[in-house]
Amino acid sequence: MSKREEIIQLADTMLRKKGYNAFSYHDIAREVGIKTASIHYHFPAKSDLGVAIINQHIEGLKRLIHEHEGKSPVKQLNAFFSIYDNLHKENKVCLVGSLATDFNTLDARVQEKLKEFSDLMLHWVSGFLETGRNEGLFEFEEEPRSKALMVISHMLAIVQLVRLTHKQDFAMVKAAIKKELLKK
Amino acid sequence: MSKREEIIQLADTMLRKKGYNAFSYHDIAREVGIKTASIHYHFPAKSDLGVAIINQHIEGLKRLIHEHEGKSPVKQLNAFFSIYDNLHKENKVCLVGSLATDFNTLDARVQEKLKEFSDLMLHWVSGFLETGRNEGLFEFEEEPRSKALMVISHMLAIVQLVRLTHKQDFAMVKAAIKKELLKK
DNA sequence: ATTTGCCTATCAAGTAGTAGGTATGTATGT
DNA sequence: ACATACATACCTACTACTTGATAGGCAAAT
Repeated sequence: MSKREEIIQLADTMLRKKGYNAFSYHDIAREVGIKTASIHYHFPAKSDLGVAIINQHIEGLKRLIHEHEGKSPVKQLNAFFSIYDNLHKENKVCLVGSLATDFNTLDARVQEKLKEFSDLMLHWVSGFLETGRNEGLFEFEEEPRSKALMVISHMLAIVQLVRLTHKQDFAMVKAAIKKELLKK
Repeated sequence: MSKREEIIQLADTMLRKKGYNAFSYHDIAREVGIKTASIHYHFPAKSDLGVAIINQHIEGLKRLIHEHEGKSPVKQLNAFFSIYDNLHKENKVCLVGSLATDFNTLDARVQEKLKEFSDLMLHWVSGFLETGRNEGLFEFEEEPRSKALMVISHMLAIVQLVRLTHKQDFAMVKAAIKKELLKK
């Protein structure tokens, strides 16, 4: 892994463990083993690093979506949940949840990138929810977009909340959402 | 309102608009019209201010709970929603959502206080959900605590997410949760 | 020979927090 | 009534440190 990739990787971890305004170039430099000025070489401003982190998430999500194209909506739903499984295992929160709190302090470019990511996520989930309902696999009354928003927000919140309650609450909420969607 | 109250009020607003690590004593001092040293007089460390903010929320919530003691679970549910209505109107996020992101950067005292607040909230909501179900007003299959966790996390998330999507999504999610609980 | 990827050294601004001073109460003992 | 003593609520001035960011150098790879 190149230093550039290492920086993004570590910044992403710190972002989702501590928040955007709680990690510095110094923190990253220390762990990667270079100087802060070298990070500025790769990412002139912190916003550039922020955009790079989100871009990596967009690419990752696009890859996941592409891998599951044409597959069963149930499999796609499981793939969606697996994202949060991984987050939860590593005690991270999701990108959107992390940046939403600090949203008003972010540079416009970062805000726009984040919207791009959440739109992509929302579009994907809406899509397989709708297909799944048409195929008689899922059951819900709302518009697909609304239901997608609800499912996403639920997962977004629970990875945050379990920091305050109990680890097992995560599995419980996940199971409840799944059961409700599939309940017929 | 005393300067002390003004400080807490303003810090609370900034906390929920920008996040814990994005406001400083200087920011508060400028707006309240005193010097940072005077804020340190009232709150020696930022953690003390953090604890004071959460304490104010605990007191406010206790008052709300007490006001609705013995009232219909439906009224209590509406009271719960009204908390988030107000947040949403002012473009704030909820206290727990705001601090959950930065949770790992917080002093242990602040972390414990926040847990105290979320426990209180969870206990209240669990209570009126259970009562409401016993009275045949609500319908849900999960344990009351689990359902409470789900309802709370849903509202927590949506006030964050609407910063990225559309204002009207808030009302939509609120209506959907209500409809589902009352759906018989 | 130029680009790449790092370095040293430095900056201005901002961070929480401290030391010590001052004016204004507000009790209390004589 | 009056001095003593202490508390309140602010101030100026400062420290030690962190923040993101810049300028300029240097060695290795292309």
